Amino acid sequence: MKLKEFAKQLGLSPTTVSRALSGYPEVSEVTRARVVQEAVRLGYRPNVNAVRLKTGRVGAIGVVMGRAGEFHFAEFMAGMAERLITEDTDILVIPMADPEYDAEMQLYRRLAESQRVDAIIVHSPRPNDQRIALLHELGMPFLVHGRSDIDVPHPWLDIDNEGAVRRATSHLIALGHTRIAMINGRQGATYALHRDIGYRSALQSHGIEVDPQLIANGNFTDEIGFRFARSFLEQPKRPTAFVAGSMMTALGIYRAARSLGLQIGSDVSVIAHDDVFPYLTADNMVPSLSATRSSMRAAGTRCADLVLQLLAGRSPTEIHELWPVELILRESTGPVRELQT
Amino acid sequence: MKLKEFAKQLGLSPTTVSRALSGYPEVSEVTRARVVQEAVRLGYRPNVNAVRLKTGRVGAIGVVMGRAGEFHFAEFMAGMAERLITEDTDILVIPMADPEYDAEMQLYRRLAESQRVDAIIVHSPRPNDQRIALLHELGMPFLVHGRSDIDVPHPWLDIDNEGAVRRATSHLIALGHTRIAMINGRQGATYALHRDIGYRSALQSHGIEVDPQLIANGNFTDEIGFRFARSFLEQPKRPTAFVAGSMMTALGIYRAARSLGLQIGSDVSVIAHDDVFPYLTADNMVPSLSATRSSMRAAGTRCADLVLQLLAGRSPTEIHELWPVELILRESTGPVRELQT
DNA sequence: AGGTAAATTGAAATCGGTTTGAGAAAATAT
DNA sequence: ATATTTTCTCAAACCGATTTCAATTTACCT
Repeated sequence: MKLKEFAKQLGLSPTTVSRALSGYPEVSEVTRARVVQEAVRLGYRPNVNAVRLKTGRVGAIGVVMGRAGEFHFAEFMAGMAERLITEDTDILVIPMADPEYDAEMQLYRRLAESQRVDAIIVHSPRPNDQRIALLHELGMPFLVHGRSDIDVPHPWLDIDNEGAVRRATSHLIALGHTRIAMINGRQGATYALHRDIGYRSALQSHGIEVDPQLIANGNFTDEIGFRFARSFLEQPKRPTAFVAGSMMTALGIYRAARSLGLQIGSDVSVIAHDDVFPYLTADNMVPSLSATRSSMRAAGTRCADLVLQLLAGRSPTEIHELWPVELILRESTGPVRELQT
Repeated sequence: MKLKEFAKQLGLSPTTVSRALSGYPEVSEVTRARVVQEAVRLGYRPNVNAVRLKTGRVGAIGVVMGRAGEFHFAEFMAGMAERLITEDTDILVIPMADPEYDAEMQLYRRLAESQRVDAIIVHSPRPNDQRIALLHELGMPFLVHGRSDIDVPHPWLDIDNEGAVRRATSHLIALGHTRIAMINGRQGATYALHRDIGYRSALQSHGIEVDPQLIANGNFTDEIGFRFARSFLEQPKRPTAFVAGSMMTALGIYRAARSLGLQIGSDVSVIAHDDVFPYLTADNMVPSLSATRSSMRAAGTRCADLVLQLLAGRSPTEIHELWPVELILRESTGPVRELQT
């Protein structure tokens, strides 16, 4: 059923029908009601691609998916979906080829110029992130999930990684820990940097020297958690506490500690960051995991919301949202208890 | 840069340019080469939405994301992405509102009629899945990831869930286990049914009676694994082995066993299904987890491939791919050792 | 050279809508 | 009753490509 045909059936012109359906004020309420009702009855729906071509609006938000296929991603998207379900807006997932710099920039450029999306969400930004500069320059609406130090105004939503880790670390210090290891995310992303800063600032403000031997970076996997935790714990001056970047990392740390006969919560304390997953909860781990918590899903929902606002005309420069992070103490943290090696 | 403008710069008609770029044979190689080269130099790219409108082809595959935001999903999509990266095809993620039947059918109908995607991938089909009937009826190309018993021809890719679980269960029986619990996925999906069949057939062919008290269904979460495992293990005649639907479920079972002081691999054997995640590997668990393994990512890649073939004209009725599942034995399985309660 | 076949090229129609600018009808003001 | 404003409707232009059909050029034969 095409517009022309449909209009003819109603005895109206295509113009009037189009206006009636798009809510323009020039059409009387009586007519509009009739048009809407008949559209439902006869099953008329405007051809999306014709509308897209004509209006330039696509009704889609682009999200670039890193090669790694992180488990966070699904949660974030589920969150976005929650918000977009009522809207007439799709989520377009753009796969990223290889992590080479040029290819990445190329991808974003092409995406921005391709008219396939109305806006883009940029993930895991780096301190000096050229993607942001590029999108800004191209005039493509975008929202950064995370932050960047780059000298280009950009709307962002981020969680207070620095504060979260500072509090986590400070709490461990308050429990008497001085050798606190940090298993952070991959180097390069701003969030990893912020967490690093939070960690260092907590140590320094308590006069504890930072030991580079106790800092590691890597993907958020069980494997990474295990490997680093194990190697740290085998050092002569082993750490008595860990700050970890993710639940998976924490699983690895638990495993490493167990494998060495160490008790989590007494011999070794652990605080990890929990993005809140439906399938793996910090409270259920044994012992239950103390965590800095912030829902990835909620972030997705809010990001979708902000993007919609952006597209509705809200100024990008005024969108800066920093979410506080809860610190939830459970059984995996306890007072220090020094052990002889 | 528009086609008209670009063509003028080249001193050619839009027709010729369009043909050159789309690889039509009517244009000489010399001209084509020049056009392609200049297109790159001047940065001309056809407007996607004009092409979509004109050709009716969208260049997008739709995937409906369930509300649950399962962790499998990201892996599957990453796999799809791997295949589609070279193609000019997007992945459109369609959020599913609430799992009410009507809403779901409505969603698929609208999606199919909306011209936003060229094909749809249907997940977690049910034995009698009306979505399949609908899509078939509407003539929308689709591929089922999983299978359905519905009396409508449909192209599918599935893993041999029945065989996998049968082998897993048989292996446990061979080790002497007779009280084998099954923590399956949510009831309703075909894969859960197939696993159930595999489980029962293994027991029956060894003359072991099926005990409904040892069968549970639920989401693939640590929580579900723990709760059911715990309650099973607290029964007077506790099971000595578990067959589990996912790695997360296995984590829960491990936890439950530990909490009761039982040793995995000796007191209790566990085999779970492993979809192969980069962030959590069966081999790394302690003790390492025996698993039926099949890569979700590979399935995504292949599904994308099959959809492309479908769109290229391959007959849907001839696409039926059943993947065998590896059974990988590790430390979590061992000979039965009956304990007194 | 002249005629035919083959290889190129282009003008114009088309995809299915939105929106501008203008006209007709109805309502209000003078 | 006429002029003016307001409300509603429409014809036609346009978005930016693809593709049909016809025309032109080049290549090949005799």
